[in-house]
Amino acid sequence: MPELPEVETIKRQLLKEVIGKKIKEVELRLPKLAYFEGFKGDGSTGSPQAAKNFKKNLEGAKIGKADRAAKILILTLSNDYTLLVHLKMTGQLIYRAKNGKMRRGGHPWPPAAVEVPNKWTHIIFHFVDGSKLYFNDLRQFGYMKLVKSDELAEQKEIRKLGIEPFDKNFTVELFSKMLKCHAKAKIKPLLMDQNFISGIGNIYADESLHYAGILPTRPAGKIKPEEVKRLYQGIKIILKKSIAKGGTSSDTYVTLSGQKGGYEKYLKVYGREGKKCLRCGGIIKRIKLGGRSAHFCPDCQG
DNA sequence: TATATTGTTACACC
DNA sequence: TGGTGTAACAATAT
Repeated sequence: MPELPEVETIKRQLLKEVIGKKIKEVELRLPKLAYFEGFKGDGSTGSPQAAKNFKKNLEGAKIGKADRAAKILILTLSNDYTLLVHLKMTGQLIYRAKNGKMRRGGHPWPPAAVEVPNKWTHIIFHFVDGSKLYFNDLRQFGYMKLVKSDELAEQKEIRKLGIEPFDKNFTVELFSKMLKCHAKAKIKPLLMDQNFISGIGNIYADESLHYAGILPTRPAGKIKPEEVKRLYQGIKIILKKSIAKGGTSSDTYVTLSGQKGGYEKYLKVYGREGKKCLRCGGIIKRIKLGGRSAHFCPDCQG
């Protein structure tokens, strides 16, 4: 489930391969994952017209630059359009150069050994030089959305996003104010709220709170200044370290033997229910919070 | 069969 | 009214 570090890794390691390439053909195997200007529910997907527009405006265009906003990848095209890609939980992007070299980012299933395209390959970009970009998604939650470049900022999935953790304006003072604005909200669901801060999902919310020694259920307004500072530092340190390791759940590889995202072995609480806390030896617990599972150590998080 | 997962939306509550 | 919480939904492998 790609979060900020995984999406950033994909942007840096995978999308750099397609920059400057010209799209020859777009193969839409599952048209409902392709949006053209509107959003789900307003008839912009699934209609023959949306699919036609999606294809028409991509084919012949060159890929310009690659950006990221929260967990969304943004590809600026040489024409007036911009492509948004959200991998949600199980999306993958796979690039295959014409010499067969591959790069893959996103959910680790299906594993590297499975040939592409396969039954989970829903959209294929064929480039003029013979290389290809595959969009795979097991659960079909992800999407690709083509919008007018000058309307990018107005898109609802971009417009409401909270501040990026690495934005220079995101200071501990601002973070403290933000928490006070939502004094009664439980800290973990708040951290995961994309309209509060961009890019933090379940893994990094759990890890950041463990780093700071704060229980996921604590009301945001009851967190003491020194804890706010630790949490602020924890978010940045953990995200940065994960980016440096190539993300947690994304397996990005160059060869078929491949390597997993390197952050997995640094996880302190996520997915470690019943195991010993690596800091104090307590037993990691898992509870349901806001419809998601929260992992924490009851002994050293208070 | 129940579960896991994200982001959005709908709706209840105070 | 708006902050908060809960549930449903999309889909499918385990």
